[in-house]
Amino acid sequence: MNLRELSAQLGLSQTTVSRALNGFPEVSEETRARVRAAAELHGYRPSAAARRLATGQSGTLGLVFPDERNLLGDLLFTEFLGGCVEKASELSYDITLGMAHGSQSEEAVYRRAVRNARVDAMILSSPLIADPRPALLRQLGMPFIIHGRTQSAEPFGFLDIDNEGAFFAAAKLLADLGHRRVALLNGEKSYNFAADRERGFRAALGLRGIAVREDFIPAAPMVEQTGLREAGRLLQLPLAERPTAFVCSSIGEAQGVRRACNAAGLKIGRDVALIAHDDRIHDMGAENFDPPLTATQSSIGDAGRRVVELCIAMLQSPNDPMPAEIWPADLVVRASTMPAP
Amino acid sequence: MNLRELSAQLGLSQTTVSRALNGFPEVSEETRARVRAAAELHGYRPSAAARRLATGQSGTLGLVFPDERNLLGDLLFTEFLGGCVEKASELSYDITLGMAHGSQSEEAVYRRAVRNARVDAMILSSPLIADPRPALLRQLGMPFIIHGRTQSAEPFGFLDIDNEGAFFAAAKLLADLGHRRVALLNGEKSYNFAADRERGFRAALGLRGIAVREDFIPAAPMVEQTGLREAGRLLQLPLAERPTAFVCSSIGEAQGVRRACNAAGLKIGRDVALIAHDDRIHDMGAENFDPPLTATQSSIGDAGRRVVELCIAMLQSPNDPMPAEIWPADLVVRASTMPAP
DNA sequence: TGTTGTTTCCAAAGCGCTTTGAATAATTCA
DNA sequence: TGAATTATTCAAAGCGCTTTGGAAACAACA
Repeated sequence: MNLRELSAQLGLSQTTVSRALNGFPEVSEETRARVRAAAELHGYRPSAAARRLATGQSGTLGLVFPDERNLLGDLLFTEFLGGCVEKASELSYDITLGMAHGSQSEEAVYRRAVRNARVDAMILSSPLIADPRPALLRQLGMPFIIHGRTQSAEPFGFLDIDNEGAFFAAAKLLADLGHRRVALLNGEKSYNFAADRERGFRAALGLRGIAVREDFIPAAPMVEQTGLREAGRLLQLPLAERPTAFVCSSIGEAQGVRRACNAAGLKIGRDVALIAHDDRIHDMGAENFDPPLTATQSSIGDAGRRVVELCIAMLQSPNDPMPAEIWPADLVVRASTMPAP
Repeated sequence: MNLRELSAQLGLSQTTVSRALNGFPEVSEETRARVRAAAELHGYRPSAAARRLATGQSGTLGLVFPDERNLLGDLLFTEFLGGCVEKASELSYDITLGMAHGSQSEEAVYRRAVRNARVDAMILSSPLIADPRPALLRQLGMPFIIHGRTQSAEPFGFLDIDNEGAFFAAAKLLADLGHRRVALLNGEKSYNFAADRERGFRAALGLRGIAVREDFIPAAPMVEQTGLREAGRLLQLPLAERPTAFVCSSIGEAQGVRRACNAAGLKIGRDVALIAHDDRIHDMGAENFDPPLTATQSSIGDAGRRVVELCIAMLQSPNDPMPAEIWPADLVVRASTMPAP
């Protein structure tokens, strides 16, 4: 059943039926009710393709798989994506995915998505400090929103968590517990969130007059392997030099740190303090860590939901100021932190 | 630049230009070349929306987030999804995702996707033994393909791996190494793949005259936690009763088994034999296990790529027999298996 | 020569919706 | 009461593509 048939049934014009269904004011409530009932009765569903053609809007948001694929990154992306999809479907939007394949560069993926005009806007995740995508998309005329932030000169809408504040709080807690040798196992330096976290970390220690050893801040993918390797390395330092506390950018890394501690016969929460950022991924909550983990936490799934809301709002009111939302990440103290030995 | 403008530029009709670009035979090669050159020159891209409306095809495949979300399930889904997206974008198809939200049932998600006619076909993953989706989609007239299989009476196209054969081979290897007490840590019984694996496992042991203890075949989500718990339980049995070998449905579970063995002071590859199925997920290859893990392996990412190919082929030749591809899963022997003590 | 095929191209009719510009009916105002 | 508003409804023109049913040009055949 299409619009023409439905309006014929009702003895109304397509205009009126279309407007009745889309909530336009210039149609009487009585007619609207009649139209709605008939639409319901006949199971009428407007054709998405026809609407797209007529309006020039696709009702679709695009997201591109990060090109750095690893275990934890995939989990974070999936959790974020799940949030996006959930909210999008609630708001009758679709999410479509892009991905570089073979020799195709990431830029080509974005170009392709834009040229084909299949999406109304794109959601950028995992932004780099110097990320080429905002400039590219602006030049191509494609609206976008960033989950995170970047140093781009372009204006952009974004939703981010307060990484700097969170890691400031974490480092400050450790300093206040008397820890003087604190390591930061961070993500790759090129990511904006990693830079923010490092800045917060350094600021807190600086505030307490603690010098930061550069080799205490290695940067590598946020996987367990990294935690194991780097913590293992640091724990081999002489007793008076080795860190008494670790801050990790992910719970995966924290698991690696725990394994390194186990191997060194050290116990977390007794011999070594540990704080990690907790993105609230399924089955990886800091509260289930052994021991329960002190963590800065913020749900990346919630962020996905909110990003989609903001993005759609942006599309619907292009003249409103761009969204710029920064969520605090609470520091939840659990059993993995204790005063310095 | 749209088709009308382009054909005006060329002094040709829209028909001819459209046909030239879409490779129809009734246009001379000379004209085709001229059209292609002009299209390239002006950066002409056909409007996806217009094409969709005209053809009734959306050029989009749908995939729905599994409703069971857990760490390993997410990783498997993401890896599969990544493969789908990669191949789809190569073939100029889009992938859009659906997801149940709030009170909306999974069935409602499929209904919605179909009604809105936004996808040409759906890809079903993680099928249950008795899965309601094939019947639902057939009734709704939506083409689909299954990654995996199901016992549905409906005919369906699918790509699956030979789970039964793989686990037959794994169990047979262990039996031939002299193991008489072998446990199977499988996924939830309602999944078809889990049933297939159990069947293969039982068949191999039966062939060697080994009775299977029911409590040696627990079913639970394929996460590390399950492996830890179930292996921990089984390893507490008296020495003469406890399993000397484990077969796991995932490397995640195998990690749990390793932790349980560590806790019991047992070493894998020396005291306990271990085989797992390896879906070739990033950073979780069986070869990186400690010790390197004997595994049945098959890339779930490759499966995603192939499923998309098959699905698109199905759409393009609806009268061809439905795809029914079964991939063998090689048993690769590494250091985690040894003769029974 | 006329007839039959081939090859190459085209005009025009959709696909199903939104939206503009007008017309008609109902209401209000002076 | 007639004119001016306001509230409803409509006809028709797109949106940009595909595809049907011919037509024109040319070659091949008898």
